[in-house]
Amino acid sequence: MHHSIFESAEARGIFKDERFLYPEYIPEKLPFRESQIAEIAGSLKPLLRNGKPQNLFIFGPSGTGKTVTARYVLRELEEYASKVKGIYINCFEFHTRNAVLNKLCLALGNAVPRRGLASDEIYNEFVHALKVKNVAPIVVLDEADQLIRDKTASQLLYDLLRITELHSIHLGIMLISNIRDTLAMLDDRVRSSLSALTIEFNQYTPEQLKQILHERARNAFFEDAIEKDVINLAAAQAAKCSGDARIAIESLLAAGRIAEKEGAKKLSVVHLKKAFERIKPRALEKASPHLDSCEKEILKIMCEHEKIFSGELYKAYCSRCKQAISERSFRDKINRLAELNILSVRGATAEIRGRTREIMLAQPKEAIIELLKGD
DNA sequence: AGTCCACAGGAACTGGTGGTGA
DNA sequence: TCACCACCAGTTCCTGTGGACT
Ligand SMILES: Nc1ncnc2c1ncn2[C@@H]1O[C@H](COP(=O)(O)OP(=O)(O)O)[C@@H](O)[C@H]1O
Repeated sequence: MHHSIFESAEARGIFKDERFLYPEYIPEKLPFRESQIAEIAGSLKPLLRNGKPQNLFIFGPSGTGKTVTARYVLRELEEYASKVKGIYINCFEFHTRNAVLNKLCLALGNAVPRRGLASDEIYNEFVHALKVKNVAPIVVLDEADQLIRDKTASQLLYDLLRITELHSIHLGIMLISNIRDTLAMLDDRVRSSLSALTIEFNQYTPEQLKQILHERARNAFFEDAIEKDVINLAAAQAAKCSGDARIAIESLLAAGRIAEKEGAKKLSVVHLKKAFERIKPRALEKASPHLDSCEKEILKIMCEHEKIFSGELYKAYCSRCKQAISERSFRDKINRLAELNILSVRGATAEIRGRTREIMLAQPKEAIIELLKGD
């Protein structure tokens, strides 16, 4: 009998199928999101009979299932009617009018160059592709706050709204954000013609988290390969992190891998606790692929200071960097890191005088150091 | 009250990149 | 091939402002 190196001699392993714990996995059922699913589906349903859909604004804290719910509904609609085409865009990656239009064209199979073309030309290309392909598009702009910071965001939404008016192609727009007043930054006219229906995603309670995890774990692990308290502990940890289901699911996956590596027969709370140490806080997890070298340098400096004033921080940065950016750009970097909830910034109080700002890390230092490893 | 310091942030511009069309 | 144009991150130049010090 041949033994592959992927099988240890006796153990059959812990995972029945670990894919059920992958972040991109979309479950068959989403417990406790039935009403949101119904509301989203109901809003978009008119597309099925060439009608005008209700645009949506979805907000709630991290890990409350906004993304997975949106994808779930898109999948259902696409399966039901092949005309419907869900286009999912993460605005961390595509955060300007041009970049989003580019991605929209790509999604319809019309690759256009990343640079060199005017936005209007890409827009025309997109409209053309829509007509030719005869699809009913639903555009999902996830992490929409990253887009709406940009001055071109209003123009982009105006473009999308105009498609309906000028070409009578109906198009659904779904904006997702964890900030309640994301839309406030939009142009008044665009906001009112968008007239998005707001759907709120609340934090999961510990009890709800437990049930969600049970469901996912049942498919992912062999039934007798997981100690009873593991799920409860994972749920409790997620509850601590403001009800973030992603933390819990990621921890289970990491714990299972640790257990298999150790050759354990059962996944225990010890494995899970080890996994917790490896899980990044959500703000860092989301932002880390999108930080540039300057922002990383700022974080490096911040690891050495409990708190520091803005002017001092810039001086410290200049003394370390050969090619330092200007002080003006530096301020924008600080503001971005603050918006990402990685830095916290306080201005004018009793102790902080003048117009300077006091800057601190908003995330655990250890997690930042971990993130900066490898460069 | 007036002035200055030190910084915030708006607006206009620039330079690198990479298209188009003659 | 070579003007010419668009995008966009970053720069330059600027005005605004809270508090300290006259
Ligand atoms: N009701 C649910 N049932 C099953 N899994 C869920 C549920 N809600 C969230 N999840 C899972 O939690 C993780 C985080 O969800 P996500 O949609 O990314 O949250 P958000 O977009 O709100 O930050 C994903 O892996 C998702 O599959």
